[in-house]
Amino acid sequence: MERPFMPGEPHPLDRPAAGSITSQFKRNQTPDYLSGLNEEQRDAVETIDGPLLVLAGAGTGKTRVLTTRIAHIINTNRAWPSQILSVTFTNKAAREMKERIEKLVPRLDAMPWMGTFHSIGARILRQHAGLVGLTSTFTILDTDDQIRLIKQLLDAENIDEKRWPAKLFASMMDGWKNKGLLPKDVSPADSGSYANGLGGKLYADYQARLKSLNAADFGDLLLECIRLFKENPDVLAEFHRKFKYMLVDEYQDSNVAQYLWLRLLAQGKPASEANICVVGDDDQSIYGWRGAEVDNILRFEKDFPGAKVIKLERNYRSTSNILKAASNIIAFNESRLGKTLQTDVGEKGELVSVTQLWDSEEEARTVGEEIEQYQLAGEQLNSMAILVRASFQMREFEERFITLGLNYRVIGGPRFYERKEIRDAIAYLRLVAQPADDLALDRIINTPKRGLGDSTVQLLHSAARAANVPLLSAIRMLVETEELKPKQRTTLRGLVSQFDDWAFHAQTMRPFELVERILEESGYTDMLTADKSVESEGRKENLKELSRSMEEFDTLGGFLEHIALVMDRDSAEASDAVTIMTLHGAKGLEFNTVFLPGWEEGTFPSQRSMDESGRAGLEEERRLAYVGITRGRKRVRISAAQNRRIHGLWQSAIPSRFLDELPADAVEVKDTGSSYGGYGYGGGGGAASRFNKADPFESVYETPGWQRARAQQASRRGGGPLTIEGDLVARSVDLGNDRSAFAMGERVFHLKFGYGEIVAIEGNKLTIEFEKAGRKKVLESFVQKS
DNA sequence: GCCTTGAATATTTTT
DNA sequence: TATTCAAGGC
Repeated sequence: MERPFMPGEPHPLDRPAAGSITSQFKRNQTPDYLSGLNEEQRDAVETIDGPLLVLAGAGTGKTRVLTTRIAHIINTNRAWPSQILSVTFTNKAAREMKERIEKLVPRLDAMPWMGTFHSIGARILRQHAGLVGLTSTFTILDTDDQIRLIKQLLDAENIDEKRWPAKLFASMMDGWKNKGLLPKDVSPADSGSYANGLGGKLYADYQARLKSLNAADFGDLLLECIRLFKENPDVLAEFHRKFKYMLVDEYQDSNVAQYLWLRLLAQGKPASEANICVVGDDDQSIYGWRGAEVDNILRFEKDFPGAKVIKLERNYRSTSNILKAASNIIAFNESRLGKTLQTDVGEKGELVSVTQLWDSEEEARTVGEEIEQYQLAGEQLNSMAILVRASFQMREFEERFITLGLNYRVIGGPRFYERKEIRDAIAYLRLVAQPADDLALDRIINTPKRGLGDSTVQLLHSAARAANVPLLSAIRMLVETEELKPKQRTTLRGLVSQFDDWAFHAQTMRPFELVERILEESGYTDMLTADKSVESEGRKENLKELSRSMEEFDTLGGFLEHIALVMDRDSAEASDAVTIMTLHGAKGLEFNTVFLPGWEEGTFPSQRSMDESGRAGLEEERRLAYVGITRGRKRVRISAAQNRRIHGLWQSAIPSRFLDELPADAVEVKDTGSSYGGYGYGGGGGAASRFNKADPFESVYETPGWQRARAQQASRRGGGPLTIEGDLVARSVDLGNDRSAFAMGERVFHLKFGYGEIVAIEGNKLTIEFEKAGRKKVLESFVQKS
């Protein structure tokens, strides 16, 4: 502890964060921030050197351990703040961490590298963009852009989108990227499972296209980073020198790519000495369907031999009945490291209630009534939440609460930045910031309507493709020729000059002023004014909200980075309201009272999850149940409906198998006269099901999906060495001075105007005397020798 | 080039 | 049931 600080090779920008805390240590006192921790927590904070795995159950103070640990490293002068890398999965977690550290570290003069995997990946990539075929201003594409891009590729390959949906390919590719696979690493089997074997080729094409758009998708932020590290050992070494301590939150949710990324960064030292600390809970791994590998946390000790393992099992959140219910359910899972939560709350508290109801409407009604009762008894609506498995379940609660006049808040609906008008506005901004962003141009080229329809846009695209330049450059060239109809030519010329104008002003204007100007001058606002539909007013409001939210940004690039990576809707309103959200969305939160409706076979556990991933899927659903229950501090109310309307049709449902996995002595089964009789809940909770007549345990385990999942597990992680692909290198975009491949007097063919003879050549533009169409100026790339 | 209609389709979604 | 989409009509 008293070991002198060894500066190693400090980053030139770093200055020591000397402070009074250091002197506290010299006097051998325990600083305040350590004294409130329990034994295990303190151990986790003070075990600074070497690999450390912290298994932190729900509600055991994991964030506190992480932040205190960072503060401790800084306060004891083990490293400068900027030599610490701390990775989280959500921006929210990152923000929270920053705030706490600011409180714990006096005179903090620099921030550690804290952020999500993706934002840190982006930061690294922007620094070294040239090495992966991008420029530092590259655009980050979202899912919507990805789909549109894929559709273009499918179109080019003449693949029937009906038969091979773009979305399917997007998720396949996402899966590959999550596994750290470059196009050349994709197995023939995987490649073959899309569009008759074109999968791999499409992936390669897609990546090449991203480079020409100077863009990266979410997966690339990690994948390209990995490639960067592997291909440039000097760059990697620089980060090895830089990051002395690494911390990872929610490690159970990391995927293979993230794992590889971390492992590369940790390679500066022998594995047994790596200063890497991962914190997680295998029982809360609920993102397997997004590529998360629980395996990462299960094998940490193998990856980092000699790793210290600390379990945090003291729960400070829930009553013992709630913990008992949660522990009992999760114990039915087989693949887990095994922890048992002990309550520190010290009360048994209320029993977990289970209610069966006739249908989902009655369920919503009952929940509403209970909420009102609790409210009358003095509970805040803010302290209550309804956690559903799937968002379609939310509607009935919303409807009911509206009629009751009960204040509620839905978390996780369509996000602000995903609204059409917002995306349109952002597309304009993106294009200003990055003129090669064809996807953005595609989006707004005819929004508002400018009379540029499919055929014109097609023409522009083929010109761009032929000349191998971005769309906007192609337009610049085409407006100088006569291939476009005069009307379109004028329109496009105007549009191009508008963009030039905006780009000029972008250098001096604040982003929020710029967006207002663009919306005005582009006619977007007028379009909304002219639109008499109900939504248009709301859209205008949203755009105002957008410009308001931009006020805090000084640069356009900064704003665009923010919306690409930090797509969260913070607006946690001050008003008192019940929260309605999905179980996934609730991870990391807590409420006094938690309602868990819809515990029916098929809904929860979700049928699809079990069909697709078999036993692993079922176990993940069970972890979801565990997460749900452990959100409750004082009260957990589970319910199941016997009939539920799915896609408009009433379907009868049998109670969830998870109900049978609850411990009888922590649960009270409520009878609501209206549920039909016949379900004996034979008090003692023996082997016989209290809720189901039929044995629910069969069937799931044999699905083919399960075997597929297993096979994938086995074949994972097969990445060979990474190399630059020739076609990934950015191409030169400034054309125009190339010598023409054509000669005066040459006879040529043009798709639209037919045959003709060249009468003049200037740069890449040709003037041709056509046999039928007369004299026209056209682009060289549209002409073939005949 | 724009608008209407009919068919298709429907989890979870940190980034 | 509600929403989203692509093809065909104007």
